[in-house]
Amino acid sequence: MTRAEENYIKTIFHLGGNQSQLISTNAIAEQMATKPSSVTDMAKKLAEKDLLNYVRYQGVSLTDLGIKTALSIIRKHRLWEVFLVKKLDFSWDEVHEVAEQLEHIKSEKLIDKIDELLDFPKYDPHGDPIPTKNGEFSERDKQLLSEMPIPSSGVCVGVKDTSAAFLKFLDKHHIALGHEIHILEKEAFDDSLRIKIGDKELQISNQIATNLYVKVE
Amino acid sequence: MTRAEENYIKTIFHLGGNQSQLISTNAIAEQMATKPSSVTDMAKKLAEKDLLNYVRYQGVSLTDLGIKTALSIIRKHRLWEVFLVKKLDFSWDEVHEVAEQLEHIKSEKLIDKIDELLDFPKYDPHGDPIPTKNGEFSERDKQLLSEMPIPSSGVCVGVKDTSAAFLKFLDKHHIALGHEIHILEKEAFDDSLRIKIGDKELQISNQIATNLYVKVE
DNA sequence: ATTAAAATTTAGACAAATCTAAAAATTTGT
DNA sequence: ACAAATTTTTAGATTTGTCTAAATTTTAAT
Repeated sequence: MTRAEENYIKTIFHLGGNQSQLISTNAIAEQMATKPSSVTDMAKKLAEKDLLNYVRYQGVSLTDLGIKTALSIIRKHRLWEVFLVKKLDFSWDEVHEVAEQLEHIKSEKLIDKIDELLDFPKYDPHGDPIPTKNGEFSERDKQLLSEMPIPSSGVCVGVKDTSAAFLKFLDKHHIALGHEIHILEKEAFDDSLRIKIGDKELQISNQIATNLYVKVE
Repeated sequence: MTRAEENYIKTIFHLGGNQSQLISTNAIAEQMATKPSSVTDMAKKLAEKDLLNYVRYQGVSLTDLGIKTALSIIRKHRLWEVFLVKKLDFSWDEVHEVAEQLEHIKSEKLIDKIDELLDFPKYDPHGDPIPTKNGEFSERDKQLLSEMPIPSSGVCVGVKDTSAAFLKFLDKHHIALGHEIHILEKEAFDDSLRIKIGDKELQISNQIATNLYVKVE
């Protein structure tokens, strides 16, 4: 597969082309900063290769093979992002551009070894789940507040530390199961988070954030 | 710079295009498994960009800018090779193909961080020197026997461990300054080496190999 | 020194990926 | 339902990097 083909597949996946819903050429063109006519050309080519279903004038959706391909690319992208942050001290906002390049490196052994080196992470630095080698997404029903993307939001669904002291703290700040939490900013110095619950903003330490589970969407 | 352009520059460097000697289009075509006419086309393009000097019917040589560019690519290639071997347990014969891809990743920060992660290595897994960020080759006058490519040969020029016990060992096996050593094979299990001195073969441990300096060429 | 052989360049073509402009199909508004 | 607006496709052109075949230049041989 060429780099251009891979980028199309990835974009279509992100636009929802995996849900057997048809994605318009216009939407793809806009997302990729290209022209609809270019998308049409590529759509035909990728349909020919059985990577997507193309219905003239309607749009495209990924085939099973297309979804598998997309997941493989996304897996690589996100693993490289983790690598850049954890091993090379990149900040979370610097990684995307480089990962866009690294995701196209062709070597199954390489990405599996990177995965191993990172101890098989489940989320990338933005909190997005990393597909497994078999193309399955890691469970996403709960994740630590400290692992969430910034900015983002989620609903509080549990705690890791169940000590009275911790729960009392939560009570005091009106944090409870079912409450929606907006993560606004992370302080680079100590990883403390500025969050918003209801219409109140507060600053919580990393120790708190690593003990609170939230669920996204 | 495109990937194709970078590959031409790198190949011309390896063919000796840095020594202001003209490299023939034929030689380049053969090395790159392409046609001389393609090389001519690219030569014009790269000369236009001031990366090489092109004399019709004579050949090409790299300009200062071309040499700088070549060294940057070679630096990336060799650093990635070290990374693959030291951090991801690739064997020395598996790294080339992947490094061919990784050398084209565009991010100065990335390669500098990789360099740092590896503690600024001077040689790649094949024993070839890694150019510095400023485009200088590391000194190559001596290197540990354990850092030599396999197979290869060099002349014994020094020892690191100067203990009597070690020197006695060397004497016993007729290893002395000035003797040529052929490295034949490395045992993956314990990194011991099978070497040949004169017309005698022997097996030496990694501990010996990490204490013997040899000079190549 | 002339000619034969080899190397190199030119000219023209092609595939990939893109574009513009025009044509066709679909959607929307009343 | 039908015209207008929007979306999508087609047709033809462009750029990059490559090729083949023919023409040109250089090198080698006698």
